[in-house]
Amino acid sequence: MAELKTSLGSDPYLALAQSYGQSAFAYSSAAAEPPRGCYPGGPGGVGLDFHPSSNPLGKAAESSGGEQSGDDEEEEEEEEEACFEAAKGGKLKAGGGALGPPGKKPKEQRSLRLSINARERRRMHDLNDALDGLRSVIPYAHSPSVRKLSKIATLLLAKNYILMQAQALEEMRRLVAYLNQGQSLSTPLPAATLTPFGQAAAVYPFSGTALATCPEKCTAFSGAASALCKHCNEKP
DNA sequence: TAGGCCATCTGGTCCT
DNA sequence: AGGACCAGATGGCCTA
Repeated sequence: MAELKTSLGSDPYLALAQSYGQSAFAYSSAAAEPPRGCYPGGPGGVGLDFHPSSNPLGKAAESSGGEQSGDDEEEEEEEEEACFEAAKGGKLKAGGGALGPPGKKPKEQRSLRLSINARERRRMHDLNDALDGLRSVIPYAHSPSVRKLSKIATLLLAKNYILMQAQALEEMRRLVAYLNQGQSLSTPLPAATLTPFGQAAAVYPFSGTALATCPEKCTAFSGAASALCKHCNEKP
């Protein structure tokens, strides 16, 4: 674990993640960010009526498998059309390139371009769904009064959370091994027991009691309790 | 108003 | 050939 600490200590993203996590708690805007642009309900007013399934992986398979119904495809094409027109009118950026490969009729080129755009949009929606799923399992303040974690903050917090869990697991294994040897907990603890965040942690970090508070546990494991755990912010 | 974050479009590349 | 993936560009919304 020493090498883990070392690698984390030199990781520029660690501090960034922690600052992100803390700033996430500082946000106080009323609700989650509304969709924007041509995303459903966005200010562009061009709702795509995208209905993601609850399983990102399944949906990804569906996307790649081309299982979309004809109606949905048509609907999406219409919305794509709307976005395209908006882009042409300068309301949205549509890039500067040609609409499709050369050697095809302009209408075919455009049709191809539209289908590529729709595919890419679906792909990004799948990615966002997966990120939402990740947010739902990361311990942070899931509350309507707290702004949704940004993509980068989600990824960085997830990374730290995984490291934290791995550390906790390692501590538990050590504890089990220790107890199996029939040794007392009062024995001086190994000095090399460090959390990924560089704090010294006991083999059993909660002062020998199973009634440790959440902030106590979180602080012992991460050193960033309030930034990572919603329970740390809950009123008793 | 600047900066952060985001959705979208687009062309290129790689893979099946 | 078609689809997935990626990165650059652009413009909109929101917050400090």
